[in-house]
Amino acid sequence: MISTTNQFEQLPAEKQSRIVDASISEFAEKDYETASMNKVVNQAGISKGSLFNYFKTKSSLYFHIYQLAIREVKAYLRKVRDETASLSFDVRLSKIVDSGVQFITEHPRLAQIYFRLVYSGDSPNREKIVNELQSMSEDYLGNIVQDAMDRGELNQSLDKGQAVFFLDAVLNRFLKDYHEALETGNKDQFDREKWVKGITTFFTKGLS
Amino acid sequence: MISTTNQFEQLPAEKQSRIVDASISEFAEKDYETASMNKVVNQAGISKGSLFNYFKTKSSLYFHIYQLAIREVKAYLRKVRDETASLSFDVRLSKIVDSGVQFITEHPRLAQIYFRLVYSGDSPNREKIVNELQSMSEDYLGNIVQDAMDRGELNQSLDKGQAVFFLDAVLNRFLKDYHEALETGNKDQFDREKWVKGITTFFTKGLS
DNA sequence: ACTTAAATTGACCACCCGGTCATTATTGAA
DNA sequence: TTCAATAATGACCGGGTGGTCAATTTAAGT
Repeated sequence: MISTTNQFEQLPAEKQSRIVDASISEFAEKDYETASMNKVVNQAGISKGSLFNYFKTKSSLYFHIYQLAIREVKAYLRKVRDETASLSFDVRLSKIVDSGVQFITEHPRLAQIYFRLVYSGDSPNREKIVNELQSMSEDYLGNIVQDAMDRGELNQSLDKGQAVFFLDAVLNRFLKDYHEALETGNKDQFDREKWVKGITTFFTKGLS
Repeated sequence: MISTTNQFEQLPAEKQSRIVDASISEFAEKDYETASMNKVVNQAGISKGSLFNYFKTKSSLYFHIYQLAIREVKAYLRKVRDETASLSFDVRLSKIVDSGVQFITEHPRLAQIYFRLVYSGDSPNREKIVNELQSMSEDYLGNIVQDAMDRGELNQSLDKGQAVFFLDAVLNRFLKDYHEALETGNKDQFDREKWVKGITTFFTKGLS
């Protein structure tokens, strides 16, 4: 029993989820430094002392939430990778975009935490976490690029690292903009199909 | 005389630059909410009352610094656009990347403030500012894409908006990663020439 | 019902924040 | 040299922070 959260995990599920929910909201709304333990406590309807019994520090609560978010993201990625393993590169790509959009729609607060983390943020252990995410993405997109190269859908002499970088850059940016549009209520001006098509043809054919 | 900063602008240049320098450091190091006026004051070697005489509020100081950063960025962009107007798309693109790298090298703190602002941040007027930056970028890259289309270097039937989006996504991400590598001392593992080449061929030929 | 162990509480701590304003120091004209 | 106008100062304010801990409530065993 190394874990700090042991006591937390013994709690009734309902209480746990109240705390988790309040924490997600707070860390989605404000960045790490600005997020307030007092707000979490009030929102969750528990006392401050209790929260600090369950999580010794703010950063350990943050870490708990982060792990939870990553678990969720990974589940989505694994699902779409496995379900599309036999499909062509462009179809796979469009499915990936779709599943990203789906994740954002279903878990906007987790997406917010994710974007906060990678795109700025002074979250604790940021460097370690970002590296973890990066190697996860490299692994994930790397596989898909490799498959496409093996099948001759992508140039055999491609620099895989760079290809993954471009994919990652465009996908992340697209999803970030989509997420922001969702938050500000401008998502209707997003013609998703058009964008998915644009992205796939861009990657397969370039701009010329 | 509408300006809040009027009194500030009457100050001896040396004092002004001490204040500006301290402010840039502080806003580069911490995001808006976390940045401390007390730290600025101590670093600049002036009293708190004075700073609040020069700038009525924290946000007006931030705005001053932001404007200064944008002025600098614009100067770089204008320069490279004008100097490369007659060159081919791929050469122009590589020059743009180069000048971005140059800017980051010469003004790492301003670059930090820029990335903080666009990639997250709860800076005041963020939405307005980001829109301003976005339309600036659309304008800038839009011109370059249009030139290339006119010359037949890029597909005539290209969706210009999307093309600009892809350019913006990849360039920004590259520069952000480069900046982060600089900050963490890992910049030597960046083979700039290889990346510049990779980016230009990616945009002209795609991945296949 | 009584006792004891465990869980919960919120007042409290030291510290920091942005912003104010009476007081002091500096300046320049007469 | 005097005096009024202007500039600079830092103690102070209300409020918020992460974190603590003695006191209280709850639960369990007998």
